[in-house]
Amino acid sequence: MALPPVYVNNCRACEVKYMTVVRTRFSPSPTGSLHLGGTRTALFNWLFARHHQGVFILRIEDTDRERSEERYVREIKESMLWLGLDWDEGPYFQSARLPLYREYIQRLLDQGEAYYCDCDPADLETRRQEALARGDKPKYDGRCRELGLKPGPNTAVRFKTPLTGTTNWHDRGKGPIAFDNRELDDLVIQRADGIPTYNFAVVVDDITMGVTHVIRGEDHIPNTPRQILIYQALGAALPEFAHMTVTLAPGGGKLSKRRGAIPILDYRERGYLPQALVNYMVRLGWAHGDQEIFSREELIKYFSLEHMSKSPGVYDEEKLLWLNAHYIKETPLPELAGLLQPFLERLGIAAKDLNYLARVAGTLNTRSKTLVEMADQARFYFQDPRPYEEKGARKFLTPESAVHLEEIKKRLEALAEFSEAALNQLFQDLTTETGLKMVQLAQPVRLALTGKTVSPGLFDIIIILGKEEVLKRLNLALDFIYKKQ
RNA sequence: GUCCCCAUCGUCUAGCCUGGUCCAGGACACCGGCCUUUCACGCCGGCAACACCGGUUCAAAUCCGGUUGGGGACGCCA
Repeated sequence: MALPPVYVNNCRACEVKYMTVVRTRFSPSPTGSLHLGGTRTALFNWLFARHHQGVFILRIEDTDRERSEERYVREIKESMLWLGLDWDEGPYFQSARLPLYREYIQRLLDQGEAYYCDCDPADLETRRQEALARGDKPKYDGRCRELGLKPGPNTAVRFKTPLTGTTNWHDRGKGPIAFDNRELDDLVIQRADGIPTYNFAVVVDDITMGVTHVIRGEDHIPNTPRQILIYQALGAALPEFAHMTVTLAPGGGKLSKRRGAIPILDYRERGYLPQALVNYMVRLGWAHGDQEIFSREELIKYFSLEHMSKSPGVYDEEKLLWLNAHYIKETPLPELAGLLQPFLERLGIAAKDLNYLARVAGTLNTRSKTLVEMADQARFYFQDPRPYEEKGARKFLTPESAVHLEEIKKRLEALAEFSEAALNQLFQDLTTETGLKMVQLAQPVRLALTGKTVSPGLFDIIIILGKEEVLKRLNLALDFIYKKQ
């Protein structure tokens, strides 16, 4: 497929000029949820395309009929959209392109660059295990290579890998990489059931979809020489390859479902903001000087393959949490209220008044690392603060403090307007009159209003709760104290 | 085992290509302090790294080789 020869030169920061419009793709297989690792690949492809004002394609690699499921396709799309990774083309489905692959397979067969193989998969597996046990590289021995087999019910198609020479490319992420062709073997490109395998389908897709830059995890490096050989056999021009580092689990090893990886949508459930996740993922294996916080626009503006790191990074939840806390603080209160609402609902709290919720959020946004935390901390604004935190109640809800609580109640009752200044005056007066420290006055009230020893600023709470509710809660606390005796 | 990739604070990283300005900078975490009605936030300060060995050079975190370590891949999975 010929691409329109558009000269894209809108990128002053870039050394490289692209002769065609940049086209990248993200090609997950719908055999499971989208995790952080795969999403990071999507993000880098998306950023690269956006940076060059190119095209970002979503392609679903569903040639594994056994394990591919529709619900995962939906989850992948939802995850990407949540993060703002929108695609310009697709989703394309490999399962819908079978005739195309067959055509290309036939071409290789006709050219003598592929052949039929009727080896029994079980035998192959045995031989593989034996080779591994022997300490050899488990390669297909090519026993069907020159047999001239015809298509049959149990015949797969293998690619005829050159026996000599080297295959090399200049990786945009890693630099020059070379493989001795003798390390490779004749890989199956079409299964006995007629479905092409991954290594073949990607190549055909990337060729026909005009993909110019293949950006993917470094776990694909060993596949690359095989794919390059197929490009060459098909007489197609090579795309640029850029292999990015994988993400490691804190204990070591690749981050995976078994080792700490959770579905992207679970981050949403756990109260993470998409901006935080995007910011976190991009800084794992990429940097722009010392900058830690990036807006979406900055990311698009600064992103480049040149600044990808070469060594794998370890997933660090603490840093993600820090970023999340940062973005929570940055989010305008009315918007934050909207985000918080569903999390309160989950706690059985129907906070319908968004104005009120915004004021609540304003007292919690510097104290919460996630929306889940924030919702939990917001409970007392909507619910009876009792039962009181036991230790705090023992220390602060005492007969001695009851005297002061009564006095505070009386004065608050008489106070016309609840304002920061008025409340401050009220408490100041009391400290001078009683000789008590502010903390001795404040903690009992805090307990009475929130049930806890830790909370947002006391005056903020009093103002938000309002006179009626505050007096009610003070009475409840006093009852509690009196009943205790 | 074989092949491939990689190697700066506990972690993410800047610097490395274009050796000297680096007794290595930023961030998270951690530890102190300030602020303060609690807890946070914020601010200030601290701890902490060029894996090792050789070579090239007047000079190496930066270039080369090796060792060690980590990671990845070896499917009719993707």
